[in-house]
Amino acid sequence: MRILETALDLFGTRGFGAVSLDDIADEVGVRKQTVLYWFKSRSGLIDAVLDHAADELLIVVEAAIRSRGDDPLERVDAVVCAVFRPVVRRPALLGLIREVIRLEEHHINHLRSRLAVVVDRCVNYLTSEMASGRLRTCDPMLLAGILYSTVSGTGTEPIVLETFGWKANAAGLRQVRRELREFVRAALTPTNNA
Amino acid sequence: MRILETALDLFGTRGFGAVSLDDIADEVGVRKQTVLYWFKSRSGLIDAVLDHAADELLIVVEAAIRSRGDDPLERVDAVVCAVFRPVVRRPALLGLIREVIRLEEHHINHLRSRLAVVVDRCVNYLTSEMASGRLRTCDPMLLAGILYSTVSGTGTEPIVLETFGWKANAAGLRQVRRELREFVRAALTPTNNA
DNA sequence: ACGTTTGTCTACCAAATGGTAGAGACGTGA
DNA sequence: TCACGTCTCTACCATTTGGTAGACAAACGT
Repeated sequence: MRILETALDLFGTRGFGAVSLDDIADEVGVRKQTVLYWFKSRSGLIDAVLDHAADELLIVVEAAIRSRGDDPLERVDAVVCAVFRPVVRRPALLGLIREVIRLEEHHINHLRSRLAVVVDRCVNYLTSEMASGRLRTCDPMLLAGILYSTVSGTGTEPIVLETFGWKANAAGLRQVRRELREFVRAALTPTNNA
Repeated sequence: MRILETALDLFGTRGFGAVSLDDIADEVGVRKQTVLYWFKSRSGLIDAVLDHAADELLIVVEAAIRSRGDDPLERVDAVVCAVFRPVVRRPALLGLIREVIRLEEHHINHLRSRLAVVVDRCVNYLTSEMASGRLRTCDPMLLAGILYSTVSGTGTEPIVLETFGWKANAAGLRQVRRELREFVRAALTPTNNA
């Protein structure tokens, strides 16, 4: 559905508050009432968009979790790359999730429940790998949160990076992804004096 | 000026798009026209708020940069703590900077130029410490950006952390700050097999 | 006592917002 | 052919938005 895709892109890049139904309709090439025909209210559209975004993110992350070998650093690296990929291909996706804080509680809970499965799996995985000493030991729950914030923040704040002198082009993106991966890897490598 | 403080808090917590002049005026206990008397337009108010936020952030960061001893890990740690402090004391501050992407280019540049001094100093410092091998070697510019994204993201997305099972209270804040500091420290420690 | 400046107010306004009601075009099965 | 469901449209509406114009009162120097 083109309306859904367009809404996701606009909400994700400009923020929920800054996008009206008219904006979305114009972009699709249709009247606002057509939007309201398919999604019976703005709130309904937002829920649908969140669902759509969750679907897209889940697919990408699940695939990454399964891929690659046994080494946890490799695996985390794969997930980082997976979450970072939408930054290039679909910048709106992470931006959308980032904007969810601006919504009402029920929207937030809606998205949270959709993502709960992956989140649990990630935390459990980190826990077990820490127990076997293959990752730096710390609070796995908070680590997962910090990791997400790092990847998402790096990906959704090109303006911050530009302030630090970064260039927002294809080469720049590869470069920031490489640095990000090394950063995360360094942060997770066990401090084994063992 | 109470209008300025109130505007900073509201913009920072709800986002620019979601706060009207009426909202600010109501919160202050005054009419919208009084707001427009002091700041001749919405755009003018936003600029003033950005200036105010930059001032506040600069003071905190500059103080942290000067404090503590010679060890770069200690120093970076001090800056991390300094940037994280507003998360507790004035949640709106980092939230505001985060929201700047939603504004027009000239507002962005306005804030950027205000922060340029500290940014440069940080990047130069990281560069020199890497050269002397006391920090993990990487692109100092991108490292600074990633560091900021990590601290800011962790601090401004309590909702993400809550999704990961975190509790948003005083003890939780101390806990996340501790994890964040260890995370950053691990990420910066030189991989010296030297 | 009087003009001026300062700060807040009421009274508006045009534009944009989310949403309702219902008309008209289109295809499809009976 | 006709009734029906599907989809998009025009025509409105009440509310909210940023902003202008100007009245009103207090404070102040003269």
